[in-house]
Amino acid sequence: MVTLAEVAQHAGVSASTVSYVLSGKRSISAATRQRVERSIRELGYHPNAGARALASSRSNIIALMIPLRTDLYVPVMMEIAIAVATSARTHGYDVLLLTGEEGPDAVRRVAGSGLADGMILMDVELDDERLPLLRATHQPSVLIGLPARTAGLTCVDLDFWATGALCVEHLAEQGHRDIAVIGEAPAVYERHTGFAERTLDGLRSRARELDVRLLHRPCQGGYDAVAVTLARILDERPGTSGLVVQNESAVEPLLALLRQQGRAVPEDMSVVAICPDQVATQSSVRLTSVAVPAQEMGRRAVEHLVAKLDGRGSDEVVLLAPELTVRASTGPAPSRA
Amino acid sequence: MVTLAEVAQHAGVSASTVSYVLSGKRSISAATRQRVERSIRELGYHPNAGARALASSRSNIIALMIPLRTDLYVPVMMEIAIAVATSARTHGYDVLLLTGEEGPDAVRRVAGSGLADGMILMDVELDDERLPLLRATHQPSVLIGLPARTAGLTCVDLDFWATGALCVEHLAEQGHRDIAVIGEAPAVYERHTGFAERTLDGLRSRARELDVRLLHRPCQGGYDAVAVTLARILDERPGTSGLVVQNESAVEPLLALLRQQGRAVPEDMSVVAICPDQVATQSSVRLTSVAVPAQEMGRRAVEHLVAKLDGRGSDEVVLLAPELTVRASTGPAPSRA
DNA sequence: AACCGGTATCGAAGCGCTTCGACAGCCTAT
DNA sequence: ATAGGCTGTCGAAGCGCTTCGATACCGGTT
Repeated sequence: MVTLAEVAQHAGVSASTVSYVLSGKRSISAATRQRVERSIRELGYHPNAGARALASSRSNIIALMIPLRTDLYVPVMMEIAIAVATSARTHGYDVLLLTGEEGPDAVRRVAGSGLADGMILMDVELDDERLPLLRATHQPSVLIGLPARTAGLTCVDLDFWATGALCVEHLAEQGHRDIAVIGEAPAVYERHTGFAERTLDGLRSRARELDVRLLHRPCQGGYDAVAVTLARILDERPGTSGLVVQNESAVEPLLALLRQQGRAVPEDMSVVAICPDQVATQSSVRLTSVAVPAQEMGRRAVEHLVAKLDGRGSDEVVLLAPELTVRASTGPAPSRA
Repeated sequence: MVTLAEVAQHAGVSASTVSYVLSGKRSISAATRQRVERSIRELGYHPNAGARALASSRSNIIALMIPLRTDLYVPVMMEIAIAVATSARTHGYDVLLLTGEEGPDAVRRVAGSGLADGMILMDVELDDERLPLLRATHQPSVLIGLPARTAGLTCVDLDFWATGALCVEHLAEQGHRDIAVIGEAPAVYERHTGFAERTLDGLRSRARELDVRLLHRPCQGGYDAVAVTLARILDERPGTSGLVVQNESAVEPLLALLRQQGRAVPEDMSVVAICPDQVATQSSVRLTSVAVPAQEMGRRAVEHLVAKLDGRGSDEVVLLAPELTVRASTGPAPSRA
C-alpha cells in the first residue's frame, strides 16, 4: 500500500502538505499542488480509510437500515436503497447496509463504534423502538417514513395521508359511492407501520367528507389471498365500484381475478393503485395510480443527512406531495340499476 | 466516546490486557477477564472502528457490489443482498453497499483504501471488466455468477446450464416436442450475462439430445412485451405446447394472456418457470419451477469469502444443483390432432 | 528601515487500537 | 535446589492520517 508519507517524499514535500492538497483546507501554491497530484497519480495512492477515520473522527460512511422482511414492498425498498447508495456517492459517502435483524442494537453499535457518521432508517413504525436511542445518542439520522412523534427527528416520506385522500377524491369525482381498499398485509398494520395507517386515515377522512362508503381489508399478496379478499369485499358490499390497492403484489392477481369474473376494468370496476410507476405501467391494464417516489425519497434522505453532517440543516419533516396519474383503470361509476 | 484506555483504567489493568480480553489472542485469567468485561459493560464501551482498522489493517467490512439497474430480477437481488448482510453479521462483518455505477473504479477504491477486507460481486458478465482488476489487486473476492474464465476466482452460482437442461427434460418427459423459451430482456443477453447464456446453452443442448424443437425469444418484462413475444412464438410455432419462462416479471402477464386466449394451463400449455419459490407459489397458477436459491447463494458467498479472509479456503467454483418442483402448471402434452 | 498581514510550508502531536517482546511469578522435572 | 517451561500481564511502538501551531518568505505600508 502506498502511504501519504511516500507520496510526500516522491513529491519532495512534507506529509501535511499532501494532506492539505487532498483536503483543500489550506491554500497550496499551484506548483506544489500539481507536483503532489502528479505523484499521487504516478504512485496510485489511495488514502487509507481507517487512518483517515481515526484522525478525523469521520468515516464518510452512512448506515442504511433496511427491513429484514423480504415479503413486503420489495421493489420500493430496493429502489430506495439504490438511490441512497448512488446519491451518497455523489456526496463522497459510502453506504453500510444494516438489516433490521439487529434492531436497536445496530444503532448502538454504529453510534458507539464510529463506523458510520450518520444513519438512514427505513420501515419506521409509528412507535419505533429505535427512536429513543437515536435521540439519546444524538446520532445524526434521517428516517424514511413517519413515526408518531417527530420532535427532534428529520423525516422524509410521501404524504400518505394526502395520498389516501387523493385516491378517494378521484373515485368520488367519477361518481363512485362505494369504495373498497385492498390494503397491505395484516402484519403491516399490526406493526403499526406509519405509511399504512396514514394512508388509511386519509382514505377514511376524505370518504367521510365526500359521503362515500369505504371498506378496508388488509390483504396478503399473492393470488389466493387476493381472491379471498376480493370475494369477501364483493360479498359484503356488492355495490362496490371502486377499488384502491396498496400492495404491489396484489395488483396483478386482482386484475386477473376481475377479468376472470367478467368484470371489466374500468367499465364495471375502477382501480386505483398506490405503487411505483413501473408497476402501474407494466400491468395488464395501465393503472391509474399514485406513484411512490422511491428514488426521490432516497435522494432527499441523503441530502438531508449530509446537510446535518455538514452542520447545515435542521430537524424537519419533509412530506412529498402525492401525484395521481390517470391511466386506463378508472372511469365513471356504472349507473345504478 | 469511551476508549480502551478508560476501560483499562476502570478495571485496573493495562490497555493491552483489555485488548486481549476482547480479541482472545492471549490467555487471560478468569478473574481479570471478568473484571474487564464488567468495566466494558458499565462504561458502555464500543471499540472504535477506525482505530481498529488502522492498527489491525482489517476493517471487518465486506463490500457487496449490486447492479445499478433496478429493472432486472429485483427480488432475487434483494434477497441475495439481505442474505449477504445477515450472514456477514454472523461472522462479525458488516456490509458496504456499492452500486455498479462506479464500475471497476469501485474495485480500485475499495482495494486501495482498505475500506473493505474483501468483496462480493453480483451480476457478473461473461467477460466482466472488473475481473482483471480483481486478479491484479489480489483483492479477496467471491463472485455470485459465473464468468467465462474462472481461473483464480471463487464463484457461487446456481448451475444454470443444468437448470436449462432440467426444464427441457421435464417437458420432454411429458411428451412435449415443441418448446419455446421466454427469456430475459434483450439487454441481458447483450451484456453477456453469464446465467442467461448458460441457461440457454443448457436448454439447447438437452433439446438437441432429446430431439425437441426449441425456440428462444428474449422478452422485456411487463404485459405488453409478453403479449408481443407470445404472439410471435405462437405464430412461428403454432404447435408449441411447453413454455419455459426465465423472467420473473413475465410470469403473471403470461398466465393472464394464456387465460385470456382460452389456453388452459396445463391442459393446452405447460409452463415451467425459473424463479424464486415465492413467485412460483404466489402466482395465479402454482408454477412448476426451478427455484433460484437466492438466500443460499448469498450465504455461501459470504462463507467462502470469510474462509478466504481467514486464510482457509481456496479458489473454487460452487455450482448449486437445480431442483425442479412439479406444481400445477405442467402436464402431459395435448395429443396431436 | 522597521513593521505588518498574507500566503505557503513544515514538524510534531495525537487519534484509539493491536501486537510484539519482556518479564514476573509459579509449577514441574530433574 | 535449580533450570526450564507456562501463564498472565505490562509497556511501548507504530498503524497512516489530520490538524494545530510555528516559521519563513513575500510585497506593501509607514
